[in-house]
Amino acid sequence: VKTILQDKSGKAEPRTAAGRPRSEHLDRAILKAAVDLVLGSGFRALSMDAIAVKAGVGRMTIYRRWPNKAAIIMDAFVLRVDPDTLFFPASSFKESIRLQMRTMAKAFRGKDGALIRVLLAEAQFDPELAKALRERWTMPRRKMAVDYFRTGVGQGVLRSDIDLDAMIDLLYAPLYYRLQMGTGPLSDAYVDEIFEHGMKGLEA
Amino acid sequence: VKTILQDKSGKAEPRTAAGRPRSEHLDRAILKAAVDLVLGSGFRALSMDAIAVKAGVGRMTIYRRWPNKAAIIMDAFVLRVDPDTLFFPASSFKESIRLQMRTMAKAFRGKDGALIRVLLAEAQFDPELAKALRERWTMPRRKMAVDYFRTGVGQGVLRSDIDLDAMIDLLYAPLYYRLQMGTGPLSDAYVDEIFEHGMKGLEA
Amino acid sequence: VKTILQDKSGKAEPRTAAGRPRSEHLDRAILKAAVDLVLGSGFRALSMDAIAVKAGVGRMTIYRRWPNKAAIIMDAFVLRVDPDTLFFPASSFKESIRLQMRTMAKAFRGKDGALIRVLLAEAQFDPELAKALRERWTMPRRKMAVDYFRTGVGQGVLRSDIDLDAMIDLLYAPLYYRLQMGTGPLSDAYVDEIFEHGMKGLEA
Amino acid sequence: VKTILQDKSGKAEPRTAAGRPRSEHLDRAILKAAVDLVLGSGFRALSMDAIAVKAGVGRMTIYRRWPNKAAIIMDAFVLRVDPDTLFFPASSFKESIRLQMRTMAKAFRGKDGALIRVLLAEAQFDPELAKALRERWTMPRRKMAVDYFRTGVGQGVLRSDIDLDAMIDLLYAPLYYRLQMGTGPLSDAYVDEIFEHGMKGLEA
DNA sequence: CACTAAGCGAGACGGTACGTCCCGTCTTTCC
DNA sequence: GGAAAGACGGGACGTACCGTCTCGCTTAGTG
Repeated sequence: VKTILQDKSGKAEPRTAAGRPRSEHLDRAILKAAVDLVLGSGFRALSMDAIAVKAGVGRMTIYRRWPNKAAIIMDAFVLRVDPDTLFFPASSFKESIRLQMRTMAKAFRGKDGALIRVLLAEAQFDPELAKALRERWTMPRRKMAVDYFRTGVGQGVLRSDIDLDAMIDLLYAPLYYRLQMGTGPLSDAYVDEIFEHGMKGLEA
Repeated sequence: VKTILQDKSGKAEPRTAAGRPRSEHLDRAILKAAVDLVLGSGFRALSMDAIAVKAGVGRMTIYRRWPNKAAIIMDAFVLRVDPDTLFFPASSFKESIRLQMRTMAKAFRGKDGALIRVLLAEAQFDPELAKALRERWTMPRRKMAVDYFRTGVGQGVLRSDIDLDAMIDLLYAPLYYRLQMGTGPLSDAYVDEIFEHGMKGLEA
Repeated sequence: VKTILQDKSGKAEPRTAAGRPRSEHLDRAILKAAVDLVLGSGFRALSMDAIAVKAGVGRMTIYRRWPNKAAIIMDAFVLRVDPDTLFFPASSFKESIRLQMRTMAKAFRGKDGALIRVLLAEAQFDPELAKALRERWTMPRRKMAVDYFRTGVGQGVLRSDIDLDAMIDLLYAPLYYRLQMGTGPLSDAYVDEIFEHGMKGLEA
Repeated sequence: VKTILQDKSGKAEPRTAAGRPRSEHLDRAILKAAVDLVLGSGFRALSMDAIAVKAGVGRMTIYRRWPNKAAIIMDAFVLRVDPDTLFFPASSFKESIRLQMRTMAKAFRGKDGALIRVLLAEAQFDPELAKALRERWTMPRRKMAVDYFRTGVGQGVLRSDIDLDAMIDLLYAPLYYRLQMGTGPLSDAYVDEIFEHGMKGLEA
């Protein structure tokens, strides 16, 4: 999935081969229209045409920017969450993890949760989207977590004989599970339960 | 999702108004065709028409039995995994949990994994399917796990102050996570890592 | 241009490969809708979609029957004019030709004229349509005329040293010319003028 | 149809608002590209974009000069045939008509024929083009013919009781007919046949 | 044993969305 | 300030499936 917005992390202005740059304003209008429609009526009821009409835009203008609906939602999602900082300082190393888990759970309870559910689901059918989701959402966050957890190991707070990936999965996978399965609320109480007992196995 | 096959758990033979039973043979042909197509080309490439052609069946014959593609895969999936026993006896209570996790991981690595990925994804868009998946796959298994874990609590092997649902999530959510995210292999080594350290927080 | 209706000259009922026959009723609804639209707004303003909507029909239903708009008009046109008899008996051999020319001019002044203008024009761009127009309209009529003129030669009314095709062109081409060029009215007076002086060169 | 080139018969140089003349060179490049494309691939395959690319020109440059494709072909056509003289002197008044008809048939057999077929067809759908075609091609030629024929009447070679327009139609309509219908070759032999027998009715 | 009602294959049907193509206008940048 | 380049809103195209329907054929159980 190659889109304009993802390239913005680089320096170059998004330009067409020889002509003028694509309108930033239209990008936003389309993303907003798409997100509104998804949150309003669900991804299945979302059509390129509906996005185009709602954004006041020709269909080709959308196709020029994104290959399919999922890529639009992908960009919209990344745009929303990018500025997030991950691990805030807290009273202790451990507490800052709990805080981060709570922040994530809160996001999952809101619009971000709805979007990520759509993206995760769609990614099962679309390898390109799966790759994009991995590269632009999952892996960056995992990397930050791994780095943070590694400092915990260095500080002697976390055990050194556990695979860092497994550590992360142990704490965070339950949040994704509840997000998708709906077997129970993603409440702070739940987060705490997972955190408390999950950490037991990770502490030095 | 109301299908023929799921009713088979009941007593009544599925019959048409006039009393003639629907052909069991066709059910199987359709399910097989659908599963073959999903595993071969993915769910997105799957159309009712393709199933009908591959099964050598009229489209109406399918619609008479299932409301949509996902329901077919749902039935096929349940049919595959139904006979599974969950918690085998092992050298110890704990070990039988590890065994069960390994069995599940193994299934996730194979065709069952492919099917459940499809079902989980599709369920995000289809509340009916979500309900069916919960009722026919998720909850029965969770119930068995809860029951088993409760005996563990009774035996003093597991802590009594933890929510059983959270316990289950802690151990099993990571398997679902890797199944969908593909952040790493669902190997026995991974299962063991999750099991060992997850259990730390659960043991009495 | 291979259409259903043109095959009706044969005996076989128009059927699909293995299934049921296509609805005759829909054919008529589509043709009527198409003709109404052409006569109302012109051929350029005619879209497959407009025909479908006006006929209360899905677009595929049209594409299943005709390859393009022109073929529809072609069929509609042939259906209108088919029952026409060409050379009515009159007070004399010559007079029956004049009568026929007047009948044709009259048709050209009405809806048939509008349709044939469209078909002639479109045929310049579409070799298939050109072929169809030649085979289903032009040539059958020319053949009848040739046959009739030949009896005139036999009766000693028409000269025997003139190419029959040239004879026909001499009398009828002016009607087509005015139809398309609009350099003057296709009145009976005009027809008579062409007839009187054109015949001078043809009479024995 | 208001175009630059047609105005050139007038005095004023075509200038832009601010006083700089539009490039004559571009006009020719566009006309050439358009004609080449029409003769090469047919009018239907002709798009403004294709012309622009082939002429190495921006699309706006074309729209600044012509309102649509047909107007371009119209101008290109008129440019080709303008210098033609109509009625050459010959051994006799009659013979010079035959000569003129042969010249016209020859032109119809070549590129001019292809262009006029396109223009005639397109004019059926586009009243503006029809008007332009009438004013810039049909009527000027008819006027010259009428004038010439009138001298024939004055000389006592042609009958005085026939409408001059009908006379012209009688002789020339068949050429247009064959051009469009393709019912036979536009050979000199054909022209002679039409001429010989058509004239019978016109001679004094 | 013939009759009849259903299940069934086949596929036509109205409809929705797709992704592409072209139109005619507009905007930007360069010359 | 004209011109190339091409983005843009719009609209038609032809295709692919959807879920429903109707047609004859087959078949099984009843009268």
